[in-house]
Amino acid sequence: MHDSTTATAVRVTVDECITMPDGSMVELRGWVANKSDIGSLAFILLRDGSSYIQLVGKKGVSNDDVMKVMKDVSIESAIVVRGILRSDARALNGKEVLVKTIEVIARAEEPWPINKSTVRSASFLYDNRHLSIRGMKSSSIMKIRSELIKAAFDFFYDRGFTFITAPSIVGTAVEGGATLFELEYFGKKVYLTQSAQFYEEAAICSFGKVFTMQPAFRAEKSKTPKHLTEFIMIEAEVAFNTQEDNMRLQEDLLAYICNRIVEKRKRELDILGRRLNTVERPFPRIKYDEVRETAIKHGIDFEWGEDVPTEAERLVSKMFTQPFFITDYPISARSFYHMCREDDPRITLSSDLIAPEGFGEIATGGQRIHDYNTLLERIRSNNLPLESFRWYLDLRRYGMPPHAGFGIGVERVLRWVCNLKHIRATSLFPRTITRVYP
RNA sequence: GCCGCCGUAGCUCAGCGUGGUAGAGCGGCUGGCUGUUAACCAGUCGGUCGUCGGUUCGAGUCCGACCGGCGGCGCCA
Repeated sequence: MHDSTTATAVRVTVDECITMPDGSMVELRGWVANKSDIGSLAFILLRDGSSYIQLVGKKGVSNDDVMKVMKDVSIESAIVVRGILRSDARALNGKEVLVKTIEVIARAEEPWPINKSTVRSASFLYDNRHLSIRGMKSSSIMKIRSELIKAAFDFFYDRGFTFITAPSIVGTAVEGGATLFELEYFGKKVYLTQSAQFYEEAAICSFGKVFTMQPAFRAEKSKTPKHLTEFIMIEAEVAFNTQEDNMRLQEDLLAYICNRIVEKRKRELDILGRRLNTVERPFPRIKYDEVRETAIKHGIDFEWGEDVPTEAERLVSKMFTQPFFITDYPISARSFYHMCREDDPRITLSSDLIAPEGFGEIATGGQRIHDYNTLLERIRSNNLPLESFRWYLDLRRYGMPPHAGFGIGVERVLRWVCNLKHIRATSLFPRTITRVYP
């Protein structure tokens, strides 16, 4: 199907196309996101990954072959079209392309399984995630995710951090043993990593400042809207940093990420109906004791020393419109490697970073024990297998300075940024306690 | 690991209390329409009621076990 007038067509993306002047002859490649034909009119909504644009065919204006193909083409078929760009108030975003030639490159079978009825079923959409990710909403979330990840890399590289990767296959747990995925490794039992932290602690004596961004695995049987069994964690560790430095680094990172998304991904946020504001620093800080007092005032009671229950965390989270820190956690609510305050050995130098509006915890950080004997004592009093932590302890024998770090969950941040009910929407192919397909 | 709820058409659900051979809306398909956007109009197809067993003349409906899913808690990023 060739037409001499289309010979000069310039191949562009929809994004580029939209900025061109009316009358431009363009070639677009993409998929039929939607179509409707009304008697002698044929409409196709074209998606090419950059954006959407309406294609139009008119009997008497477009030739008969073009009209036939436009009416027959199935939803989600891959096509190449050439046509004339023009403004029309009736089209999406006020622009459309009058089709001159159309070629079906890969015809999709009919019917396309996702329609306005099946879209009401979350489990259907996740069972068909390999198809449903083509949708406007899920692709917007993924574009924001991509921006978030780039912003994080830019942030750390600009500040002289070295990017490292840690093994996903590990011999021992970082924290408790119950939350590990076990697998067989040449006749030995090994585990999928929960955190890169210990490896980062080794690396700081080589690089000073390091960060990672890689999958972490948790076998927690957590059926909640904020848990995935596999997720991406950004972790940073810095030699000579105090907990104060550590919190400043976290708020700088999160503010940088949020402000970048607000600036660059307005369109995607609009599609999601999310009004996200830029983030101000410093973030508010409240102490564990204050959280507990507030919770008790609202009838949520818990013992001093227990971790903050979800209900209390949500209550406090809803009181803020900006991310904030909870600090000064009791040692009983924290892992063995946390350093304690000099003036109060019951309190750790650690924090949780909490997203507002009820979303809750997105990061945890703290200053680590750098003294050999203190760490040894802590491993023993927690009844942990000394042999497993030999190398971790060994680091403290060879010039380990005070240091601090944190881990921030990419999907947790994204869930808040996009205002999503469930964290599974933040992952292209989410892994939850009940889902490993597709 | 604990508590609660739900499995009936492709999807969302009604029917179950008082047992008597299955319903709606949406979607799909076919046709119509010169401005569609969650189109509209007409027609049409569509179900071993999660599985197995029990009670009964008869079970979608009552009982039991199992399987699957959802919501919440604990734990966490």
